[in-house]
Amino acid sequence: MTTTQPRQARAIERRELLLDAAARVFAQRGYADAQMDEIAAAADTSKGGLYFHFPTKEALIAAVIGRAGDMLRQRVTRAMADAGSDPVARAEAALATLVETLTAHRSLARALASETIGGAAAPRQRVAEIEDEFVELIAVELHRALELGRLRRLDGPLDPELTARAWVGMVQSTLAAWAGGRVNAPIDQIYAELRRLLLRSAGVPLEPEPHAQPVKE
Amino acid sequence: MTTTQPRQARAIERRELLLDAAARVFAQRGYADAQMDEIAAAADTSKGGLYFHFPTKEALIAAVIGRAGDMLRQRVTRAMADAGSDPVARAEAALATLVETLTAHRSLARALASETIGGAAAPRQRVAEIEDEFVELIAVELHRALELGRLRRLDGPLDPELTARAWVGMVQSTLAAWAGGRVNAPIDQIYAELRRLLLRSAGVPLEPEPHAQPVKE
DNA sequence: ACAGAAACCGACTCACGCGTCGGATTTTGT
DNA sequence: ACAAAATCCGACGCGTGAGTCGGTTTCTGT
Repeated sequence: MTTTQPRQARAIERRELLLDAAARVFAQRGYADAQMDEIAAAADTSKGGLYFHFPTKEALIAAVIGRAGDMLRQRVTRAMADAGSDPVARAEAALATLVETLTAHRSLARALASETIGGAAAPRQRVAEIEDEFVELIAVELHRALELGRLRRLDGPLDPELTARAWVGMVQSTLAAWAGGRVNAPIDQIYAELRRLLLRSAGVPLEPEPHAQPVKE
Repeated sequence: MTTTQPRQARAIERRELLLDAAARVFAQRGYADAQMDEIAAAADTSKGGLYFHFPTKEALIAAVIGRAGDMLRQRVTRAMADAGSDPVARAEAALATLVETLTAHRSLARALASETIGGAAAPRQRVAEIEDEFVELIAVELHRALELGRLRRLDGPLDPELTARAWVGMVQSTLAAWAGGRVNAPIDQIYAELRRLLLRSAGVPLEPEPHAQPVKE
């Protein structure tokens, strides 16, 4: 999905290293401010070497974002599958995996913390697409939960689409703040609080403790 | 707060016009991509004219963000004051005003939809500060609500700080998606849904309809 | 060991866009 | 009406950083 893949194993490996370095630099300098020279240096190589693997800065950005999205998607969908068929459990698994993965790789969190002005149009849109993907993922579960009557519907209708979007925004933006060092609470507490907020907001009768374990790798 | 203010009324007016144009352009091109020439053109003036009022692009960005923050702060704090002393009502007023104001001026919404990589460090941080301000505003109300026992505490402790942050992120990110045309629902519905989610997530026993009116101007 | 290919290097080019500046134009005061 | 100040204009200068390219090193197969 990301782009073309050179067949040589070494090349792929190298490419991955370059992406790692790029992600790090992008995360702390922003797509616009980061310079190709800088990224090359961060990967212990030269601009020429970098350009051998990526034809353009834009392509590099796209690759970084794309890989981040791929990784998240892969983990989250797996966790959801492992969680069985109960929609609430699946949604919880998705949340746990998201938190787990994003906190494990801060640069990932920041790469996807876009959703903004500030950056060029292209990366913005790419990130938005990924976000929409997750919104849809959650919306589906919400839908099923509604049908199965797993949610106490206290009042109004609860639009699954909107709710899912709000959830994703909530998680993403809280984690972004955390990644930016603007939240002092430890990640476990953040996770617990988010979980509570999400479940409660959807009217899930809540049980004592999360039984969906974050995915270990 | 924004910077120095030329004493001539005309100059202030002009400055305001320039800020409007800049906000528009920034909103749709991003801080990095927008060029000074473009902004000047959008304001029916020239680069020289623009630079007469703002010494630098960075200063212009800061001014745009600053003004957006000032405006929001002013409206929200007023609405909260008007809402009386009940913390839940105050929080609702804050939400309603936020939604109202941001939807009325999309460029505002996008100017503050930063919170991201993609842009340079400076604007990113400035926006983060404004966001933190609002988080604090809400956190205070949550605190009081807790003390007053206005919240059914269903389970865990409910950290006001984290909850406030999650709320703000939720609202901001949903509205950003709306402003970007990625949500089809009408704004009224979005508002209603957000309100429900927020109240429910905090364990507020909910009454039929919002009584906090969005501030009209 | 040797050729050919793949991967890498870094000095250089060049477009782009911020900021300048001398001068035009408009406003304000008398 | 006249001058001085304020405001505006847009061609230019100049640094910056993306992308190029000829040359060098490292790999691969025989």
